[in-house]
Amino acid sequence: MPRRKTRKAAKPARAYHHGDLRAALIQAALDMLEQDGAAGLSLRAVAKAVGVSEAAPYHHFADKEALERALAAEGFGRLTDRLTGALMASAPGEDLLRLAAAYVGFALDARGLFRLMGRMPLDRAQHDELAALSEGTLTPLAAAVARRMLPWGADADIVGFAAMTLWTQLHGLAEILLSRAADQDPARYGPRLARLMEFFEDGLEAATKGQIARAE
Amino acid sequence: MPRRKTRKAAKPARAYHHGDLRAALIQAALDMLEQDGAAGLSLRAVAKAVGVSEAAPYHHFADKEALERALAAEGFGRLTDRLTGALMASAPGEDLLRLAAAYVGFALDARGLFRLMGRMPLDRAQHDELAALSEGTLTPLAAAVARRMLPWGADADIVGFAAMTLWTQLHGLAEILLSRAADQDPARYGPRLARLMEFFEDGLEAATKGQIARAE
DNA sequence: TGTACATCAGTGAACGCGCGTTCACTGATGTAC
DNA sequence: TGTACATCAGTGAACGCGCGTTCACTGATGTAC
Repeated sequence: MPRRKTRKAAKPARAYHHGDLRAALIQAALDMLEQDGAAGLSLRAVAKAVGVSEAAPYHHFADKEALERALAAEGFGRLTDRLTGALMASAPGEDLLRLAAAYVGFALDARGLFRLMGRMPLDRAQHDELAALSEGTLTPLAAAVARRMLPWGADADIVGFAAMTLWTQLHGLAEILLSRAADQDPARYGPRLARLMEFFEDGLEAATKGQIARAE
Repeated sequence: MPRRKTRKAAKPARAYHHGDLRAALIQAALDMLEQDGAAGLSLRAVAKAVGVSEAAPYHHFADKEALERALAAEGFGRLTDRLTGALMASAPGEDLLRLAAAYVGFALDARGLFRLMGRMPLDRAQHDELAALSEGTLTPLAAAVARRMLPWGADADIVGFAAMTLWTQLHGLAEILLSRAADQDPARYGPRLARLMEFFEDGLEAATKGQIARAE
């Protein structure tokens, strides 16, 4: 094969119109979030990563915050899917542990995205869609908790409250693990997670009955 | 009293040497943290707020991160003090609720600082001092929990674990409240907090006994 | 099928900004003699 | 008590940077006739 003069690699026929720039920007931003952390995200860098001009993203997102909202929405969706998947895949009795592992696993696998989600305002009034997505997270947790609690006579209110409790518990643990690199090895946090869920489960019946008693 | 020509207010005899610039910078930074949020903190703006040149802070902090570490250290100290105070001030039986209110109250009163603390890396290896301060937070929680659990035969390991559980629970709740402006009215979160602590307390005995049983 | 044209997703250059950090310097302070 | 000097906490100007956003524009696409 004859040597050719060096030349620019044949352009991959980059079309003037991208095709699906919006999706490409989101994907690139998700990648950068894990590389550089939630604080380092910049619209310009995202555009550059996709190979598009600095102004192009503004045809798809009104401003930087709009991109962040889209990222957070994607994140809440992924987290909910992961929890739902974990619930589906669990044998009876291990569902709480699997859910906990899924929640913490998500936070550690997608640190940047998780942190971004955590700092988005989530008010029903102004950020309705995002708030709804964030609450979607509760559904699989509530399902697992309900399965155990309904036989004891818990109503929807009490189940909802217990699910919130589980949520805040897992969320706090995930946040704290994120601050401590040394604890992020599954071999380290795994046993702790198991112990935490045992603790939660052990207390659940007494706590539920306490709630029922006070509600009467 | 005769009118004088307008003139610059007599300079407050600003000394060339500030006196305690380090402390003044920290105080100004704490103020700005609550005004502009943890993301908006800038060394230049802090210097300006104190009325000092942009370069002056570098005589007291090696770089921006050093200031942030100092702020976080201050924050962990304040949180620990607040928890300890709450514990001291509680009548028997209400200590867990008072601790919970103190933790959440701190997060909401010092949102910016709390968020800053939450994103500092806290590894024993590299950030020893900060890590130790952060763990100091656990002491009052462990004290309250121990008071209840020791009579049931719990050892230090189990008490420590229960304290961690309480901590992650409160931390998660605080983080979640911070995302939702509507929930930050004490009239709203107060009852929820009370219910959460009832739930926790109700479950505590059974959970502890479960831990003891498994440890044997 | 061919042409005119509206639409829209891109470009490239620029605006103005605030940032962290460094540099040579200067004024104030405290200490040794 | 007075003077020389080392020390150190400040100053002010500048470096280089990346950021969000806007603007007039241009190329590609699809549609009406």
